[in-house]
Amino acid sequence: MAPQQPRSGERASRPGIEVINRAVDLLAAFTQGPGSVLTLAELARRTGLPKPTLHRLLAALEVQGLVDRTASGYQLGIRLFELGEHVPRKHKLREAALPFMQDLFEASHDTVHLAVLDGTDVVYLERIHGHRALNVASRVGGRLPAHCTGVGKALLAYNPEAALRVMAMPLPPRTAYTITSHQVLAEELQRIRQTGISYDREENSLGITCVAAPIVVDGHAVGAVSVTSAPGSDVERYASAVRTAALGIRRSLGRTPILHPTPPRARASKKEPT
Amino acid sequence: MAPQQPRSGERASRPGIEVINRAVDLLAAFTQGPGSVLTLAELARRTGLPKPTLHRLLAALEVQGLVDRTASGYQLGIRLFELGEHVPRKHKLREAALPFMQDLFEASHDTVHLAVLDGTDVVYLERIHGHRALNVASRVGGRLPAHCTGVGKALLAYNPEAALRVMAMPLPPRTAYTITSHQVLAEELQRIRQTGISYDREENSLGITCVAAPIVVDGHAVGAVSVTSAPGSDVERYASAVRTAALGIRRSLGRTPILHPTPPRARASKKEPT
DNA sequence: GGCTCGCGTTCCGTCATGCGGAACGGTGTC
DNA sequence: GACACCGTTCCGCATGACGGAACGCGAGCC
Repeated sequence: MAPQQPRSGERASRPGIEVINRAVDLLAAFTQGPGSVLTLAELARRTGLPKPTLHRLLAALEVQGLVDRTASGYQLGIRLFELGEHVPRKHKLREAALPFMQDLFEASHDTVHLAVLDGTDVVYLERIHGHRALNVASRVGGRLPAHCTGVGKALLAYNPEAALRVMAMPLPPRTAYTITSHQVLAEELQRIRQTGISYDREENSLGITCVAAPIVVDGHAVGAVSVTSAPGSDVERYASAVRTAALGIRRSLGRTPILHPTPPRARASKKEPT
Repeated sequence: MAPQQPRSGERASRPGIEVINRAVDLLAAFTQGPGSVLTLAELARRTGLPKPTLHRLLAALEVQGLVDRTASGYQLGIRLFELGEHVPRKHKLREAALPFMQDLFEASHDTVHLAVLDGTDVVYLERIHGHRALNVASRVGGRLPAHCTGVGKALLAYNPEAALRVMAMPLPPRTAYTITSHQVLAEELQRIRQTGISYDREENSLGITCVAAPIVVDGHAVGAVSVTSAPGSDVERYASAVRTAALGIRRSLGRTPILHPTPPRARASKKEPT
């Protein structure tokens, strides 16, 4: 009787090795939606995979420590964390940035962020805070659209390619203050290039403002730092401290190369213009 | 002519799905040995897999963002980091611990660690430090034998099962001060249980001493914090601060359940005694 | 120039291996 | 007792991963 409709429409021919795609989908399922301990049935619902298949996959992942079994279900395993910490774009940047982030924290006692760009999103690499932390939307390893965050705009200002991609897509509002016009965003990026400072005035989340500065290497932002605070307190106060921190991080990176993924096109021809 | 010898001897029947085992081996290869950008040929050497196979695997992993291609080779991708940050044992504990770790840092301006136990090893979840950081062997996402670190001994003291496993294995020395006798280690653990404090006096690395305290929930350590400093300065100074921080973290965890992987044996019968 | 070495890449015939519907045992619920 | 939902096992099928062989390329060497 089964209409047999492929759950997500594209059963046929996804690029890559199907087992691996499924395994990663499975791991990603833990990050979507609430709860961190999931039953096999719940995973079946989230991924659309048949239960025997999931059972087999989970057993294989458990052997490798990427998934743990607990009395009440499965959860992501510590081995996955270990691997994730060896990602060079995270590790090198964080190592260089942390001391400066600590300085910012001691000066402000507010939440301090470190982020990089991935596509048109911002991915948070680090986030330090004290006991009284504002209820920020970000989390380490989390992702937010670049156009509505302080770090995101700082990164876009020094990543023309990514900026173009953002300019080519709609800018969904997240609050009443989110920049939704490409024109306005372009002007904003221009202003950031002039001052070296980027602000987020409740553009992503009400009650949250940020000062951010890009970490610029060879005219290209490899990351950005920010200090977050409540709208009342004037964030401008930390502007120069954040900018100085970004410069310090830049210097501390020294000649550590932070390679960015090669865009698919530019690969065959090895002409690095820079 | 090919002798066809299976590279690592156990070609036949490794548990789990072979593609997945290989893929994880491949990812793990990036964490073994120096360098973070590896060529296909280098990966072939490290994993013992044939080049076409690797090529296919890498392409699949790249589609998922677990691996990036750069002009000079492959590196682990930011997506892997994202997944790793959703590991609950890391995330929940870190979130609760960070403010207290900041307190410790501000008080000492030394390196502050947060770690959990995995088997007979310690895995570092977090490590904060300032500009002048001692040259510590640890790194976030890194692994060290439990018996020769401050956090490790603190964790063992409140994990009888893991302690037993350590007692059943040889204790390789890492410095002249490493505890290599089971008898001595048992006494040390006993002392830790009495005082709630664990010391590492250059047992893992010369020039490095630590004070550590376990984060104990229901008589079971779910993690440990430590402050590291140079042998000259008396570490005892921070003993009570570290202990207090551990208690604070414990309280802050509240009723957040931190589930530990179910030991293989205890799974079928669902009798959780606690 | 030509030669060689090591690199990444493509092809393609083979067959191991992942697949998943069906069926089963256990537990909690109405 | 019937039902619903869970996790688990079985097993025949064919798909999709496998890897030896061969190729194009650039760097280094003579």
